Amino acid sequence: MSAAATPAWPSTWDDGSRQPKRRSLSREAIVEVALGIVDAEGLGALSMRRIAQELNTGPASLYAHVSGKEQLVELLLDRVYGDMDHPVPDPGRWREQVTEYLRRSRDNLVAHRDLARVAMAVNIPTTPNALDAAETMLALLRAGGLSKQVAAYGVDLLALYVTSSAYEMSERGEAVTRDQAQDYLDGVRGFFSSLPADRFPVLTSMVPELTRDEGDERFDFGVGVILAGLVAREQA
Amino acid sequence: MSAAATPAWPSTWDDGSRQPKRRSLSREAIVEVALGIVDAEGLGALSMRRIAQELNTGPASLYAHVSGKEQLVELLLDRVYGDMDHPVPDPGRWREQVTEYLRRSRDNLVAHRDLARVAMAVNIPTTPNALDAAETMLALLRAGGLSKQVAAYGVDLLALYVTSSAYEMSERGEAVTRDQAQDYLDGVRGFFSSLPADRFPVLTSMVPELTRDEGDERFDFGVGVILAGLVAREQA
DNA sequence: TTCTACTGACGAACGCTGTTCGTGTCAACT
DNA sequence: AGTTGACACGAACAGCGTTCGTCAGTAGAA
Repeated sequence: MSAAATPAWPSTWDDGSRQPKRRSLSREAIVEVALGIVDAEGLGALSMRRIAQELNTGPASLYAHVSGKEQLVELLLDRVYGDMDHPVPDPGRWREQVTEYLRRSRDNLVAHRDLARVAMAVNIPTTPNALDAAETMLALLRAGGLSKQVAAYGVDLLALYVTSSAYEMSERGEAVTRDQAQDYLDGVRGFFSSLPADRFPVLTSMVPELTRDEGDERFDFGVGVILAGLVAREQA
Repeated sequence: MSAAATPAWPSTWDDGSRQPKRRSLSREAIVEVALGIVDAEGLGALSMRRIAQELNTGPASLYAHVSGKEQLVELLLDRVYGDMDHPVPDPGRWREQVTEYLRRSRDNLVAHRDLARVAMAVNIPTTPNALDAAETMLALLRAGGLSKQVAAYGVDLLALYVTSSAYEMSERGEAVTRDQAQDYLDGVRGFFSSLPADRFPVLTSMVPELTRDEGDERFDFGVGVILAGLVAREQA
């Protein structure tokens, strides 16, 4: 009376294959389903009940594979870091390599909605793929001739910059269309312009510069500033 | 039959004075109570129910003065920004002024536990006291001779740096004693040292530098890097 | 002064959250 | 063949932000 011997209608076949009933859950499956939810609806929609529902079970079942939601989102973040690949340092091109690697890191985060928010809550990397990223960045900075101490401080600054840039982008990105994102910036511009010039003389004189955001110009500028600052600090 | 005419025992007197019963709530009172909770137990302990309880009422009563928890924490943050005072720009000392102002900003945030976390979720300042801070920073950077565009990008970088530094400090600071904070760093140091040197050659060779955190040295270094980078970018 | 309109206080409830307990059941090892 | 241990899971707990409907007290109009 095996399901293979009696190929009944699809739904029964489905039930038989999807539910060997025992040992069907796994940490990997949970993380994958969770990532799917985040990709589709964002971190706000991620709940233990929702994940369990998507796996046709109850929330309690998840706790055999994951210690809690906190660990789960950490696993999620590391899973995403795992999609990065890592350049071999080329001392002659280290600035370009750093800039490109950071841009890819940011894009990799933004590709999963507001997942960057959990990255902002984690300061020191301890998960495997995050450690790989740190190793890569440190190797690149060292290849650029920075001292150990400057590279150590620098990698923190750069990681922070990438994470928050990604978070900022994801918040803007929740606006469905590109027009809505533009509307948001227009709104900010309008608000700044409406401020009393006598109380905010400097700010109101800089509205175009403050609300400017053209592609990667702003991001690349930030990376350039930090790198230039690190090099300058190196000689001091 | 007024309470003043019949000064009964303290508890009754208390009831009479604390509860003119009508118009007793106010937005300011709510924010102040909320800030007290955050100061005493952190953001995690802040809930509408808890605030209401502290005001001897129910959670529904708060919604007449505040649109929701989101607005409440915004008000909280702005209330804290309001404790800052603002220097008059002195072109000859602009670097020192910026560094000192940022250090004070960080300390002001850290003084209220993990309140910095809500600051990290807000990218563009729109509340009154946050606008004052932005105006101050922009004036200082402009006094330093930075162009409008560089100052505009720079103020974002610096604000981000302050906020995340404060958040990082507050997370460490949840360790009750100074010894526990040191223990945390020792733990990270031990973890990094235990990593396989063949997979993380650069990282494991930099453990002391990565886990170094002596007073304001690290913070000041970051500010110095960004300022030096801004100046360097200015000439480019 | 009397009536009316309105604002704010608030008890109760809704639907949601993360997590734990106890029980049951299957798989594998002795 | 029997025992042990891991895992699935229904039910429940305590808490959350928020909304609804009601009621009291004040303020303005007649």
